[in-house]
Amino acid sequence: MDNDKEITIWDIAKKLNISIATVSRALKDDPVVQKKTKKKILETALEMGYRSNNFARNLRSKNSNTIGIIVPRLNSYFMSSVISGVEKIANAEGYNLIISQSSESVEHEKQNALTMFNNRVDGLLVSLSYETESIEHFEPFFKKNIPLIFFDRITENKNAISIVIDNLKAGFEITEHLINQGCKRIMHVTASLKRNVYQERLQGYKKALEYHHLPFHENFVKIINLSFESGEQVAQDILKMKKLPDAIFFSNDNCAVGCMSVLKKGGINIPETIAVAGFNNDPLCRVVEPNLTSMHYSGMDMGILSARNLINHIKGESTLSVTNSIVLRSELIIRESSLRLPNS
Amino acid sequence: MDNDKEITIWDIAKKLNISIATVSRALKDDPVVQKKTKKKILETALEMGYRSNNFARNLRSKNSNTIGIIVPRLNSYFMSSVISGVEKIANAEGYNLIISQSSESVEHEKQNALTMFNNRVDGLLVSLSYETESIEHFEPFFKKNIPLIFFDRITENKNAISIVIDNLKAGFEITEHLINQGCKRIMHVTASLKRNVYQERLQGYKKALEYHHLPFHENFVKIINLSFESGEQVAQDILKMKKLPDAIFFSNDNCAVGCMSVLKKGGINIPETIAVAGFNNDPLCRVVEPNLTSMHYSGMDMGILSARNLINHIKGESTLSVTNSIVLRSELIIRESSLRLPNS
DNA sequence: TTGTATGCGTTATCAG
DNA sequence: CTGATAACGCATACAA
Repeated sequence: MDNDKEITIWDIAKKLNISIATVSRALKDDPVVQKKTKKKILETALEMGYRSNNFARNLRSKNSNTIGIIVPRLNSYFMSSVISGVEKIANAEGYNLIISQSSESVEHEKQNALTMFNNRVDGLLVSLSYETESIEHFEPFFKKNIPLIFFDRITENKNAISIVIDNLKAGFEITEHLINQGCKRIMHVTASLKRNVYQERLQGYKKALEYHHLPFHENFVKIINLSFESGEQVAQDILKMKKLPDAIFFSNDNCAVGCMSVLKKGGINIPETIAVAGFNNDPLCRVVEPNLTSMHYSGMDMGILSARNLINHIKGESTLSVTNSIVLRSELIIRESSLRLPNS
Repeated sequence: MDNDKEITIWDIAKKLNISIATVSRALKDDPVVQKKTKKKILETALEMGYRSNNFARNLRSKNSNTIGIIVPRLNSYFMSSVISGVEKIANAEGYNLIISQSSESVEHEKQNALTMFNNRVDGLLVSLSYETESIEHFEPFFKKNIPLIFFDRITENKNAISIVIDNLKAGFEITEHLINQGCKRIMHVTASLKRNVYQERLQGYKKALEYHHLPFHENFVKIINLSFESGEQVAQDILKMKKLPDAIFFSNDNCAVGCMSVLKKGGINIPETIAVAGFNNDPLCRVVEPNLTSMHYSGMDMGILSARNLINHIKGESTLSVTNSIVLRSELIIRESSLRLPNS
């Protein structure tokens, strides 16, 4: 079965009585080779079932035609969308894609980065884990000038481009919206402040409170892992409070939904007693009752943009050595979970 | 910056005044080389910042240490779980993972398969698209004896292992459950019958009807793409029917949820007027109201099992040349959406 | 426009 | 136990 040897440019050269150089050139559509011979070569290549050997090619050309992406988790609608976007562009540009997840652990992230490096990806896309503080595990990429783009969960770095939304503004908008609905005791439930996205949303939250002359209470900010289950836990805690908050701004939808379900079971009316807002505009928002107010931004767009930029960099076609960060649009989607005033 | 040349076994051999052969052996922990020299080699390798060149290695050894996975879509909880499982095993075993999605299109699937083939994956995991009929685009893998495993959405093939659940039984169970709840006019909403999973669930549905002496109506089976939106559309259609069904069995949760939302807006009581059941036990089931009855099976387990089997095959360690298919456990999770009788 | 010759970094097969 | 050397398949500098 397996004795049909892999056929190489040698075989097709021999068959056609020409040199491997010509074959090699024809195969990569080098305009220098005659049309007639090129055609013949392509035909026999097909006919003999030739397939190029990427290893040999890469060994020679020293690039892998592969880009890598490291994400915290795959299992969110947002991340799936990002991946879809990246995949679309990568495919169109003839790049392979290697995906790995850090599962929110630095150790995994380090391991993943190393693997990517050893596999000699031509470029790397990264969204950081909760835990990550230092990014020295990406140092090898900087040293070798391998393009690296951080998206969504980024870190400030002069060597890498960042692709983000304006989280501060987003946090501000959500909080202000809740304030406009008459809420005065607004909790904020978010994740590790090591990550820009959570840090900045918190800043936005604070800014909005300040702007509207509302007091900031340290204990109104909860740092959790934003899972559905942790949302349920938050609800349990809230139900025990002597004086309830009148609104909660979550940094992700999944967690908000977990919380809502327990609150509802606990007899809390949403939004009348407690208004709720999430983040990411997961499809879940339209399923939970009441429908969840959330901040929308397109994972697909972020993926497309990240990939396109990365590839431009790889090809050296980019003028973006000056660019340092790209900010995507985000949009507040108001739904029933936060609507206390009918006409707003 | 980039002028720190990649260092090779030559460099470290030169530095230590030994041959590259010894270095190569030491690096792969060949017991034949002396402990002392091995230690020295490992040390200087580390110190000089050596990293092995996979291209050269693969070129020589003719295997890529990479496994591929082609899935219809990434954006479901189930698929994310599968990928997580696969990734876990692949990582542990030192394999790289290349992921691509067919987006339910044969053309994409063909393209993906070709890419995987050209990248010389050591093995391939596939869950087929809606459209796929022939699997001749996987022929190259069979010809070359590259291990190929179909999971979940499979096709009968003597060359490949299949990893599935018993969809017929599952379909039967769900339908019977609905019947036991007193439902007599049960619709079934599913996707392309080219796919085993949908074909067999339909068979299970029919069997259950037959077993319980209920008539089967052709027009009670809807073939759609199972998206949220198509679920909404189904609901529209149902609301227009002169005589409503009293239950609907969906082949996926997302679609069921889309349908439920429209039905509820249309004033239908669930489960009193129409009972609903889904499939996959997506986290969504616990969010929608009423909570959705569904068939649970573990994507994570399926991923782990698939990857483990594939790798066993790659390594030739498997006794599974006799095995042809592996069936995973599935379990009916009954929730309010289908519960008409309190005590059941 | 085409051919020759060489190197890319490893591993494996021989001899020592 | 170690060393020399031949592949692996391709791309390219240089020559023709």
